[in-house]
Amino acid sequence: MDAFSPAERLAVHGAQPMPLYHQIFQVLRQKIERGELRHGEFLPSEIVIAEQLGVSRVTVKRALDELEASELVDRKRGRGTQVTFRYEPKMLRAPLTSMLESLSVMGRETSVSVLSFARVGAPAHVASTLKIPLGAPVDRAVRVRSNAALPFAYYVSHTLPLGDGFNAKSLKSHPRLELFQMLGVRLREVDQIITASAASAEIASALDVPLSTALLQLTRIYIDANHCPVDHLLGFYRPDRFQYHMHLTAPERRR
Amino acid sequence: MDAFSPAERLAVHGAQPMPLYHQIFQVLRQKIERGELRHGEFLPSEIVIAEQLGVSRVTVKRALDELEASELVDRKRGRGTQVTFRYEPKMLRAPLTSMLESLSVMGRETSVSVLSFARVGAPAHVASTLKIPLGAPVDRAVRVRSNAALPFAYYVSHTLPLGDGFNAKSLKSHPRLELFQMLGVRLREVDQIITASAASAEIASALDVPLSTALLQLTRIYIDANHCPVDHLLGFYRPDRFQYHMHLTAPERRR
DNA sequence: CACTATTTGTCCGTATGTATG
DNA sequence: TCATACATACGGACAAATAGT
Repeated sequence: MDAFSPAERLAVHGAQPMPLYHQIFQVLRQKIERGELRHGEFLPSEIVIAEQLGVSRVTVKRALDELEASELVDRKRGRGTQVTFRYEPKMLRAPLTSMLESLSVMGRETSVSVLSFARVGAPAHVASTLKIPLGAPVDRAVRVRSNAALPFAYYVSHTLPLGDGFNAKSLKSHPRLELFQMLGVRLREVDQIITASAASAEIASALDVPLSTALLQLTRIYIDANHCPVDHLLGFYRPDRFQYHMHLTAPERRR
Repeated sequence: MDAFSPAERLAVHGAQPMPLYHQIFQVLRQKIERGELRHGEFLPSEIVIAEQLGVSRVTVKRALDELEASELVDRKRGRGTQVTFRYEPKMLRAPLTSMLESLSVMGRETSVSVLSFARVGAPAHVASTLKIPLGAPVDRAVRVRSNAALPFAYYVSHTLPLGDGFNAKSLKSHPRLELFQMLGVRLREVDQIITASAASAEIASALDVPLSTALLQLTRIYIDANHCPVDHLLGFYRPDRFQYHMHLTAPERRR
């Protein structure tokens, strides 16, 4: 039985500016981290992999050595290469539907650090969503949220000036939505856009992932009781430590 | 003023088994595709970039040539390197909250092709979510959804056997949810999990993106009126062609 | 018009990394 | 392990096009 799909075989050769051994490493790592190759399972021998992928044995060996260095497999001469990584379904889940629960739940079980806070001129995408002139003053905050000392979310927020109560110090001690409430902002609506993007350099280092890792990206616009957008939040989430969860029930039909 | 953040400077050196010139290419491409470097803007000269990143000029040149080959910039000797890519906010948006609207909207404006259809034994993650024994028979379908001939979604579905009406042919001509209804399945609940993942070889070729591109990933479990899960759907979406959108309104408080 | 500074294009030689048999 | 071939990265040097003085 073949261990590699035709597409995987092609992908390993496709004139990519990346060493062959590392391409093979990536394909195998993905199989292990996704749970396709489970804990305890043996990989095919170096020779078999080399034949199936059409590369030399030395190249495969290097890829497997890299896997071992990443502590995903165990290799022993005469025995083979065995998966040691234990696949487990993801971790933290948050509801996406309700506006405020997430605040209380997340606030208690996770911690936030403020990387930067400053009054800046609104960049284009913020100005247009907040319906203010380009360059109008807004408070920009960059924060990282962690669960048990493991960072999983990176936030960049732009907020209309709310007064002195909204600053780096108060952000460190209070959840943002709580601050909004204390400062007299009555939130009524939220617009959310969900997509994915590759980790940029800053985000990659803040979340402790390799450059260009796939991240869940959420844009959230808070709108107050006067239908004025007051806050633009851009969030990036590590998919292995966080995911959104929703449960929907359809209305019963004519009974 | 510096064109590169400290993090970007570090990211370009981090002992990655990827050619330097390609790392630089990726950083710059990201800046352009995200709209940080706008249409018409000039990049710093090769020498300036080389100094800021601490690499040789030839290496920078290669990265810029790669950008030009990707049709993101225009290069002219004596003039410099100018961005030609026009940044525009994303395209197709779908509501995530309701169960059925998306069907009618998406069904009309997009087309689906069936890549494969077969009765298979349930793999572990499907068996556990559908609450059936490992290896129990299910219908596995792989499909690609396109908008104006541009593929944007890749689906892998596992469905409990519903009878002869559910096959490759009927899938090609009817939306899945319509088939469910025709076959007497009354859907009442949906469980959705949203996350992100890197494009595998198969998915990358089907969606026409490079390997390891960041994709939006959606797991959707359909549950019928008897609270039995009947279908497990795994969807991967190109973030540049599709994103989810939600609008929430908070209940008015004591007035 | 010439002159100059800037910027990209091209070439060389060398050292190191990658991939094969 | 070794020899071979090719890609990557460096620093340097010079040519050619552009824009401004």
